[in-house]
Amino acid sequence: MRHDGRVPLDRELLACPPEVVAPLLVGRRLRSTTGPAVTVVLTEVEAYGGVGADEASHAHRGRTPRNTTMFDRPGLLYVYLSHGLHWCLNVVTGVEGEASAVLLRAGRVVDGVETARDRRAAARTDRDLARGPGRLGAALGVTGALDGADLLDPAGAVRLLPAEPGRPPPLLVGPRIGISKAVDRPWRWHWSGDPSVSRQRIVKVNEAI
DNA sequence: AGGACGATTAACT
DNA sequence: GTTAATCGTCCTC
Repeated sequence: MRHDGRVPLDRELLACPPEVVAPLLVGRRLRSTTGPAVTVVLTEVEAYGGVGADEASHAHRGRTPRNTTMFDRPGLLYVYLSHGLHWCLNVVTGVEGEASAVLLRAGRVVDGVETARDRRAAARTDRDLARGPGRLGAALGVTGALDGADLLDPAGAVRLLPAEPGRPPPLLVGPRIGISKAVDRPWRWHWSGDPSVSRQRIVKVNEAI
């Protein structure tokens, strides 16, 4: 499956369900200016929540202090702490009041590599800088302080930007990673063959939308 | 008030 | 492939 990364990912499009928005996010750029600028091209995402029960979603039991941002406007940044260690980033999707989001699982650093290396001292190679959701958050210098930030605000510290010109990314889809419920739902999309993807092994290629 | 667990990572065998 | 690190969140009592 392919898409045209030049289609504007505006608030209206982000109001679509997470499984619609998720594949459109692969290939787009995310730029953080929480410190020295770092820009990644998103290579791996997962959809959560939306209409109907998704038991793997943080919001499946209703609103709590942590997941409140998931119920807010599309285009906001939902940040949560994983395993007491790792800040993970999501793009809020769907209409306000219906909790859904797309987890940003990996990216390829295309600008600010030196800054990303400083923040990710454990990374052996540049390919590891933002390979995995916790690593992505670290490379971008994002913490829970940015939960609720508007990714479409031109003056914001974290911004969602269009794809670089060129060929749209070839996408593969498969089951989500690291969850124990609703494990068979094919809601993980990634850039086929990109080295920054956290896991290339695809279990079910044929369930692509 | 207590405790199990997690949309993870890094180091180690 | 296995396991420790580490703590906020949320469910249960």
